[in-house]
Amino acid sequence: MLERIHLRIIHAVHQQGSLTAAAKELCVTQSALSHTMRKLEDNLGTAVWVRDGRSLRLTQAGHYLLNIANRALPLLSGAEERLKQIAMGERGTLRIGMECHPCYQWLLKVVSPFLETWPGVDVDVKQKFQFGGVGALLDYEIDLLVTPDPYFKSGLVFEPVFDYEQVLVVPKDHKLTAKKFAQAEDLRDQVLFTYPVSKDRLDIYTQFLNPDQVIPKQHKTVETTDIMLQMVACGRGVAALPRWLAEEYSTKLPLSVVRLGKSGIAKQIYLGTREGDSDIDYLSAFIKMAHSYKHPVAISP
Amino acid sequence: MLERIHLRIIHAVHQQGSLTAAAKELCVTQSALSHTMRKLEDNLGTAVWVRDGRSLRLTQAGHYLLNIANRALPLLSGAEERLKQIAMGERGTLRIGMECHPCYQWLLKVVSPFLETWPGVDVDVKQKFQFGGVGALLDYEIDLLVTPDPYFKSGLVFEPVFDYEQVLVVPKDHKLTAKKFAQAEDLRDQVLFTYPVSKDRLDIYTQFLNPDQVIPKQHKTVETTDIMLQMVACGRGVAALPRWLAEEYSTKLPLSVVRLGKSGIAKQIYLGTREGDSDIDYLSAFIKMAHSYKHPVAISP
DNA sequence: TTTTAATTATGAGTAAAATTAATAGATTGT
DNA sequence: ACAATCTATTAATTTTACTCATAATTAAAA
Repeated sequence: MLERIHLRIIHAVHQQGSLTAAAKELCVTQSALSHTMRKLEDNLGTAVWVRDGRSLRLTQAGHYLLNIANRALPLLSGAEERLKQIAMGERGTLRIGMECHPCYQWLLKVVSPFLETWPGVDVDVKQKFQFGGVGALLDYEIDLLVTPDPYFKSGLVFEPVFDYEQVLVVPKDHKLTAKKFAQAEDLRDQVLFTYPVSKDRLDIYTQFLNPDQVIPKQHKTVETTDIMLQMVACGRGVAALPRWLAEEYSTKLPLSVVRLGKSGIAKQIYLGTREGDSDIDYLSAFIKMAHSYKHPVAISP
Repeated sequence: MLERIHLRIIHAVHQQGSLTAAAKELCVTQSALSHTMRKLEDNLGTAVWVRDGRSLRLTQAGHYLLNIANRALPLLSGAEERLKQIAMGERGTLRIGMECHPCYQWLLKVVSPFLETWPGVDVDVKQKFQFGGVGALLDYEIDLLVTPDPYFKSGLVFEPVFDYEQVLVVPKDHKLTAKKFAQAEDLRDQVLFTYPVSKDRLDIYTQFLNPDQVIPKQHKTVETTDIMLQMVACGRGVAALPRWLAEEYSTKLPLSVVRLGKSGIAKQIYLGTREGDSDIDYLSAFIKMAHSYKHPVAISP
């Protein structure tokens, strides 16, 4: 088996130019090194060094291994370095899972000051989960879940970070802008844009269209918010998004916002964590910072 | 120390989902695995797995290590695979060193049929050497040296592959085309293009200009043959190159060729190898193929 | 609940492997 | 030719890893 020590030997002997010097660098006796080198060559079935008098040089196989060493050794020592930091609590990765497409914009606003405050902590955002966000949290694939659907389960903690209203976004000159609020019927002749997720996870269906058994003229999915709103702005259809997000975009694009139903659709965003992680300082810090980035206005009267 | 076995364990336990299953995969007892895992965590100072009942899941540190494992393990097993092939003589890399800039074009013609004939052998071409081509050969950095300057030394073998004439390349309508051959004086008012190497390795200087103590109007260096001859073709200067190379280009560009001195400059290209490598089959095969790609015409009368 | 099957953890003994010390052999430069 | 320096080898020692036997824990079945 090709072990780490073998790569270190190949590297050290090449760099130092001699077995004796390499032995010093590796903190073993010259004898030990000689033994190990011989055994390595025996196991590989190939010469790794050419013994020309008292100088050692790499063979072709040796050069190949040196190349492997130069790639693998930094990987390993880097890992050790980092693990040491993790062990001392100096460093970690905050792995955030997102189950709320439009929240991405909000998340970015929280992440950037967080990275400044916690220089030793990396942030990683994931959006796809084989067994859902809660599964990812339980399986230690992520450390924090951003979701509109808290799923209370022992071992997990959910807390709301902000309330918002889900509204209909339409072009500025759209006929619905005349109404105080939209009704399900109003979408029967409209093209609806949503993110590409199943319908039972879209509030526009579960809380608005389905109760009145209305199906829009057409349903198209778009990956990104930018493109979606570009499409809406130029009259290709309508979309359902958080009010704060729609209002942010309406300064750049000719968009209007219409309430969904007489009393509006109220939503909350929750942050979920594992119970056992409550002692991770940077995790609690992130949640605290997230609270301070609440978007104003839940449902205004 | 983070060893290969640790990465294999992390990988296996994650994939199999249990310690016992992983032990089977790694061909050790469950006990051995348990001991090793514990020792690893002790050494790292961090938990790698979360023991939740009888299921093991990776911690954050564990996930990080899994990532390292996924990068490092293929590197190592790939290396072993290849070393095995090298040991059985099924595979190798022919590392060719070039000390003859224009020969690159010739080399390409030899390499391509070689790669077809020897599918298990890779070819690598290097052009820069800290201690010259001969040093690189002796240091096992390369296995074959292509050079116009054989440097006979014990342990090395040089053999000529082809003769050629070094000629002056000028624009098609150049005044020198009228002459049977160029004299050093003729270059006094010319711009000379060469590859960027020291003057004592340029035949145009050592064998042509220096004897008559002539310095051209200007001396510019160019990396590639293509650009150099483009420059010559549009009247920016002249260059000294092998006749076969110049004639190849003169079908595409408006170029002419003029002999250097009354009797021309005769050159040979040699292939150098280490004496001890004479038993490497693909190396001798390459040299044999190289002979069959001789360029015609040394110095024609 | 008790039982059963399966999984992980632990302790002690054993086998294997790596390391060392001592020394011989080889090479280089003065 | 000699001293200095390097590598190789042998035998003894230490260290390490592994296994066996068994305990402890967990999850599901009776």
